Amino acid sequence: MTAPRVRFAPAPTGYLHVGGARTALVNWLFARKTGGTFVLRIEDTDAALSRPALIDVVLRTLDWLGIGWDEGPHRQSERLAYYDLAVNTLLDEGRAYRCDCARDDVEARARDAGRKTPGYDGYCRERALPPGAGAAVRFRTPDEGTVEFDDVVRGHVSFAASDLVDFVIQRADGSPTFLVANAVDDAEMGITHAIRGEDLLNTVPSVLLLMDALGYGPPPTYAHLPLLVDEARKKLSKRRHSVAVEDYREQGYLPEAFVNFLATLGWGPPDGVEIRPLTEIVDLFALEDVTKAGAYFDVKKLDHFNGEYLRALTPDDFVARVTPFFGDATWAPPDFPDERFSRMAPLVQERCVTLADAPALVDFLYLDEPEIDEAAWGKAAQGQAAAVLDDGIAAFEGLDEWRAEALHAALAEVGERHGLKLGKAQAPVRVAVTGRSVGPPLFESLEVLGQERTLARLRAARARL
RNA sequence: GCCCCCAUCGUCCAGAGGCCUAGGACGCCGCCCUUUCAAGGCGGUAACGGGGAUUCGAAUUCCCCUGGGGGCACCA
Repeated sequence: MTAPRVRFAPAPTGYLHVGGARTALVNWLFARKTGGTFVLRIEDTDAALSRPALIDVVLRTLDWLGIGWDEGPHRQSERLAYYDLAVNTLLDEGRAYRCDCARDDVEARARDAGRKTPGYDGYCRERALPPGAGAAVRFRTPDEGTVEFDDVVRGHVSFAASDLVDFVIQRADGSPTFLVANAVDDAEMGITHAIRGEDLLNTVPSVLLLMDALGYGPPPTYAHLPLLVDEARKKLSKRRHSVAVEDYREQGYLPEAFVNFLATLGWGPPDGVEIRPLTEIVDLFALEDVTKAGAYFDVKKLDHFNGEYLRALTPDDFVARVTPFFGDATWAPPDFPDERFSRMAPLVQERCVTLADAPALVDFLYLDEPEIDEAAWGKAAQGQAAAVLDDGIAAFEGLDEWRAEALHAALAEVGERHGLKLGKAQAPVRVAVTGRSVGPPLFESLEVLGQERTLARLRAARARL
């Protein structure tokens, strides 16, 4: 058997849809696993989609995900001659015909005829419209028979030819539609396996018919992946969710975590170990094992994956990768990541779900005054807060070594004096110094903040009581 | 409406006739650890949509129903 050739063929809509990323990943896995070639093809036969900026987004995002292609990107907008040739051939052979029906007319006829099925009725089949402007070209679909194929994940699929309408293969402006471009390219590019989303399943018969009419050899083997759905089991939509991979990057997800998570949708490793390097997934992956039912894109689970990957990073790597997420922080110093952050980084790393969580964990180190969360302060200021702050200030003033251990011991002693556990005793101190009730371990935070600033904040808080 | 596809815990995946008292993971709920929060440890909750058929035996095979999804553009 010759080496497989697969393709990822996105329409450049301005962002990479997570479902598209999943499709790309599966194609990539299959290619790597089988020693095949992964072709990238941009489906931009629609002029509105054929813009370099839109295409760049796709390329950059695939790159970010670590999904590299072996060939391409081919652009359908640059291959128009092939499609023209195919359309003309079909026209010459009577397999296609011109049609100038307006959409409204088609609909009106369907209504008048009382047909329940909307769609084109073959009105222009025998009109033999001459070449010229204003007419689209439609493919003459068979009136009877069935179109069947074996899908790697779906199994045997069968369509009645009578259910197929005469679809448009060339628009009135002369541009080809997806269906011809798809048939021609898959054939011309020697694609052996067409792996894509289930939403394209019922375009297969049209493409198969086209390939046959054009005299191409055996069609590719199809594999239709289950759709990614939301909590209501609907296809992920741009309106309601973050569907752009770019959004997840901005939200601080790591590409390796994201890709690993994507691989577990519609497929699972035989040993049940889900979090693992892509290289292992390549070894374990099999197209035949892909699930048929829609898969819910569960961000909670993605979070878990991301946390695991985040904590597994070396400290240096973590700092390097989290740094861009401080770009929007006006308080971040020019030399960021500075020494203060480096000292805090391991503690921050333990507590992040995404990289974007980091700034809020250390902002108090850089702000002149911490931003006090009123609700948190309200709680912390109750009870013996005044006494704890007074004694805490006194104890911290007397420290000759400003180190976490010493601070810990000092505040623990203050707490004991007032019958408070350390957890209780540290509450007012934490809010006073960091502005929040939760955050990295307190004494390490104070150590890095420094004696002077810590005391100033404690005094300010005491004054506020 | 028509066509196609799908159906195991809330969710993702195991399960390819007896190994299932249905397994793992995320979530959720407890408990432990603890300097808050996380992380970590331990335990728990929770599913084969319904009905027939085949079989000694069905989550696993077949049929029907129900439910869900996708598609029916001069988008892809």
